[in-house]
Amino acid sequence: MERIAVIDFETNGLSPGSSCRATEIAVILVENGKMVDRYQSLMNAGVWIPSDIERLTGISNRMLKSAPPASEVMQEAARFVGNTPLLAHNASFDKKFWDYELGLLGQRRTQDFACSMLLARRLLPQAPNHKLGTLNRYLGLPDTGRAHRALADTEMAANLALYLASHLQQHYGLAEVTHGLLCKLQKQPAAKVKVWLQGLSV
DNA sequence: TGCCAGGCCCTCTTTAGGGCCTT
Repeated sequence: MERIAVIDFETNGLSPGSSCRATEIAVILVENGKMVDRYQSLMNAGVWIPSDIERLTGISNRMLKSAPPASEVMQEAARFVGNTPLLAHNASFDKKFWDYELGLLGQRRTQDFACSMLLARRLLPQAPNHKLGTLNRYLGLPDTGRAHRALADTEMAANLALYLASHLQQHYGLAEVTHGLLCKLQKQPAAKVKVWLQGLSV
C-alpha cells in the first residue's frame, strides 16, 4: 500500500468547540505494508477533562497541565503528516477534530480521509461489531497496549488497515491497494461491495 | 439555567427512527 498517515485523537468530548478540544494525538506513517515512522504527544488546549473521560482515556487534567500547547503540537503534527493521505477509525470523528484544530492555526486539510470502520463494515460484515478493539481481537492482531490512548489506538488502526489491504489483495487479486481505492470502496453500498470489487479484479 | 454530536446505515424507509462508532 502507498504511504498513508494513520491518526487518532483523544479528546475531552465528542464535538469540537471552545470547551471541547483534542487532548492527545498520534500519527503513524505506513508504507509498503509497514509502520515506518510515528508521532505522539499530549496537548494542552486549556480545557477541562470530565472525570468519566479521564477514566476512559487515562489522560488527567494534571497530565495536561505539563503538556505542550495544542497549537505547538498541531503545528508539529501537521508538518509530520504533510500532504500524506489520512486514515482513521470512524474517520468522521477524527476528521472534525483535525479540521477544527488545523483551522485554529489558519490551515486547511488538503487530503482525504479513509475510514477503517467503514471499510471493515464492508469487508468484515461477520465481525461481532466494528469497534476498533473488537476488530483487533477478532482478527488476532497484536495487542498494542492501553486502549483509548492515542498511540495504542493508532497502532491498532494501522494494523487493521494493513490487514484490510492484504485481505483485498488476497480475495480480489488487486495488485495495489491505494488510498484512493479505499476512499471509493468505503462509499460503495455495503450490499454491492463484492460485485464492485470483483469488477475491479477483472 | 439548561442545553449537550453527527455521519453512516439499516429497515417495520423515503413525509422516519434508531443503532453504531468515535471521546
